[in-house]
Amino acid sequence: MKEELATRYEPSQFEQRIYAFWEAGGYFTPVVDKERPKFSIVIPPPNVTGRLHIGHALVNTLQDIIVRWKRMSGFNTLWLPGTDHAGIATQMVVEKQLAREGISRFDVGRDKFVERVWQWKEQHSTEIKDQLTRLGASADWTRERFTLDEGLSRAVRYVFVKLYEDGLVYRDLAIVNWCPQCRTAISDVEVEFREKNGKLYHIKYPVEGSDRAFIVATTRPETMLGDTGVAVHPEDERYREFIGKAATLPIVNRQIPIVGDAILVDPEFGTGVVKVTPSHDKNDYEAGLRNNLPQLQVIGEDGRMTAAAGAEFDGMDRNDARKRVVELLEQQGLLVKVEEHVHNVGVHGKCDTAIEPMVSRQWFVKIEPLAKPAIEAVRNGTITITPQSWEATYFNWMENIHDWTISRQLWWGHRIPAFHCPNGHTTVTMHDPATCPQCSAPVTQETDVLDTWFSSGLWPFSTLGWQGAGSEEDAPDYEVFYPTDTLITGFDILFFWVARMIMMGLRFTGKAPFSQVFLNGLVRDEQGQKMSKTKGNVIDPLDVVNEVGADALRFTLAVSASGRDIPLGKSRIQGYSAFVNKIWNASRFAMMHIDTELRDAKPIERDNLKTVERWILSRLNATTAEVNRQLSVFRFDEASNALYKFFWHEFCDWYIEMAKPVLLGRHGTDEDRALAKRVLLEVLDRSLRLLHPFMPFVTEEIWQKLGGVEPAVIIAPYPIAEEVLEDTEAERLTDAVKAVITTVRNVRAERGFTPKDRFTLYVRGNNARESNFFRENAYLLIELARLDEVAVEGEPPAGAHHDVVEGFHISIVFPEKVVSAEQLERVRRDIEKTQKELAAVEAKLADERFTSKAPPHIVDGARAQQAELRARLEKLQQNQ
RNA sequence: GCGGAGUUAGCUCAGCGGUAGAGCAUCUCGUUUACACCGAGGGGGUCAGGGGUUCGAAUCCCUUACUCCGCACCA
Repeated sequence: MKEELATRYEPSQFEQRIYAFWEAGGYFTPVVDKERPKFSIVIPPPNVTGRLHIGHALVNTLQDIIVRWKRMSGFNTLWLPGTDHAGIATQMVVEKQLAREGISRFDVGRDKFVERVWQWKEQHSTEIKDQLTRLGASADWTRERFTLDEGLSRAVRYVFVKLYEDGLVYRDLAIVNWCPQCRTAISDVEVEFREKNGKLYHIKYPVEGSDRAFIVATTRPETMLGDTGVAVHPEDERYREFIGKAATLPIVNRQIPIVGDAILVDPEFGTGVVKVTPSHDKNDYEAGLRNNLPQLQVIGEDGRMTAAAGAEFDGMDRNDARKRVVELLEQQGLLVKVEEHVHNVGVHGKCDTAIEPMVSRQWFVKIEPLAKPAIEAVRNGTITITPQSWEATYFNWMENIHDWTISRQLWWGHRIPAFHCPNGHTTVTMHDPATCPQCSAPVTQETDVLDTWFSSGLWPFSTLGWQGAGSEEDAPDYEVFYPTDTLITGFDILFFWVARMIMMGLRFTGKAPFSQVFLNGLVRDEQGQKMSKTKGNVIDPLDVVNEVGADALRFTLAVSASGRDIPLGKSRIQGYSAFVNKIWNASRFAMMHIDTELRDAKPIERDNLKTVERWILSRLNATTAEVNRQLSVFRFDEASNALYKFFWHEFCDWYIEMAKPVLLGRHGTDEDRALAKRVLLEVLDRSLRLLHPFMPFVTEEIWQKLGGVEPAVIIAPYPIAEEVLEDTEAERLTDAVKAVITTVRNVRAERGFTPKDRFTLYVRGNNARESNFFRENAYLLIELARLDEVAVEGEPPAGAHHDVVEGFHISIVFPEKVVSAEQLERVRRDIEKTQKELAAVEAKLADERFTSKAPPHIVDGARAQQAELRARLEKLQQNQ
């Protein structure tokens, strides 16, 4: 070896150096070659001005594992990184900044404001890259994209125009979710429901020309100012006679019609009478249209009451108005009762402000024609979603989808390419018109921008240089890398993003944008609580990287990622950092003995291998198969766990210890030693390659020193299982050796001997071959079980401890017979347990239904077990 | 209300038809020359309750209870 590893594992000493080495080597950048098998994946673009949290660390680690695995497996691999302009979120950040200066965006004006957001973006745009770099993300930074880039903006405009021309984008007056805080419309998926304790107010509405009064209930009394009707069920005997008459709206004393509406009113619920506020409630809006009730907007875009609410209320905050309305109703004796009431209040997810349903002119996407093929693509397996249970959620949502509100009254985003003229003509084109094409009047551009998710929906192809359906000008990247293969993202954006990419991809490229979706769970704290700043349980991934290195964090995330939520605590990460340390130290040990560079290493001659060497290669091979299999079905936990178990508990705990006698010259010939070194190199090399996707830094740092043919492990071939390495015989015999050693250690402790006390062990093979095996490998038992001598034949003396282990009879001869009450108790318990097991097996075998109906191999297994238990019992009884 | 997931060792979870597992925690022993971020070993579970299918159920079906997550939402 040219170089040795540092004595201590200190990730900070090499992680950043290694990343720079990869980037300089161009390993993240694939070639543009249609002939080569490719693998491509696009990053879920984080907010450009954001800071990565632990959820980002998870989703990007998982992507990187797949990406590195595919790259090493020979695919021409592209991981395309980038960021999202994140309309509302980013605009809010800059608005807050302005607020600190005591001004609002309206003070600076649209152009200046947008300029400022761009400045902010430029200042922060390298942060995301820096953070992903620290995690080891092997993304192709030469292809980094931003949703407001020229190319992406062009794609956005193309799609909008095309959808408009196809009649799938339309502008209409409708009731939408309005955020009074952000002063914009938002889509249905952006509304989150929070359970809140509220009150249910029961109010009297006197019936015109009668001494009766209807009692209606509402959680929002202030909206009554906008009531334009009262509805009852048309079949309701109690109220049928009043339909067509009018009620008097309290406070404002307006006459409002009483209508019959079977859809809005459930006669079984409450009083069976409903107040109708078409301008401020979705259901009432529909009912209003059905019954020709006028719309009266009493709450404005700013959440304050309008003039239409009456002079007293004009300009009053909607919450204050509620109190005042209740006060007035009480005074007039029209408030019947107030009940405590738990209900769900819709709030804007971004700012937590209660949503105000409001009638407003917005742009929409007619979604059903897009949803149908998107449902079909998942239904017929063109796209698979893992974990599969999410498919039900996907179908449920897609089948009940409503038109998508895409216009936002914001300034930061893709401005809608629609141009209005004073004569009411609207023009939607790829190129800005100078004048109205219909009447030549001057035009002004639509002020609204598009929902951020409109542009993210195009991400898999807009980022690759797509130019429009069937265009000749599509970039080579698009030709080579589209459609992408896998999408890895959080389940929380299944509707926001994944569903929309599927719809847009199918519509505009004719292909599903990816074939596999893996949805990862939410990272929670150790107690399963959501991480939040207020709870103070947030784990910052960069802090962790600084403390224990990226590899430990990555491995912890991988080993926890089964698709469900992940409980993550510092202690857990600490635990896996011990594993990284273990790899480091095992590698140090191996490299002290290895004296051949990997590139000069001769192929291993299997015929010369010892049993334990065939065993470790067989186990490594099984692990290789397992890792590849589990990664292909996104079981990151199973894949990483298989590696953990193999490397630590098979390679380190057993194989290295078993190889030491030979490596250190206590046993065997020079040829044996050379072969042991060769096997050590083989196992280390393959293990590092297998581990590389999970812990790229430490494996690269170590592998570099092995002198491989390839310049870096990042592009070394990923191991695949080879049948020739499988060796069940070696596994069976080595398992027996391990079990015998364990038993000796066990009995030694139970009998109160110290590790320094040495014994003679009798072990008998069941045939000459096996006896010979124990004779040849006696040194393993002697070294690892700390024995004096191993006898393969002859009768053990009386008073020895007898047992049957993995089918082999053993006897441990103590220097003196030590019998304490405690030991006898153990022996008794052992016998009792064995008797119980034997009784269970014999009962089973005595049952004719079992022996006749169970498959033969199970019955045979039970018979073998019976034989072994009988033999063991007999031996154990001799210990008494 | 509809849909989904879960309930297994003190904690976090795996196993999903053939003898209950892992990691962490805990206890005991050990200064073995790769590693004390270590090694060896022990203790600890009627697999939420009830029913069914089966020769056999933690595993499949039904049911009850509780927890979590979507979606919808009744004024």
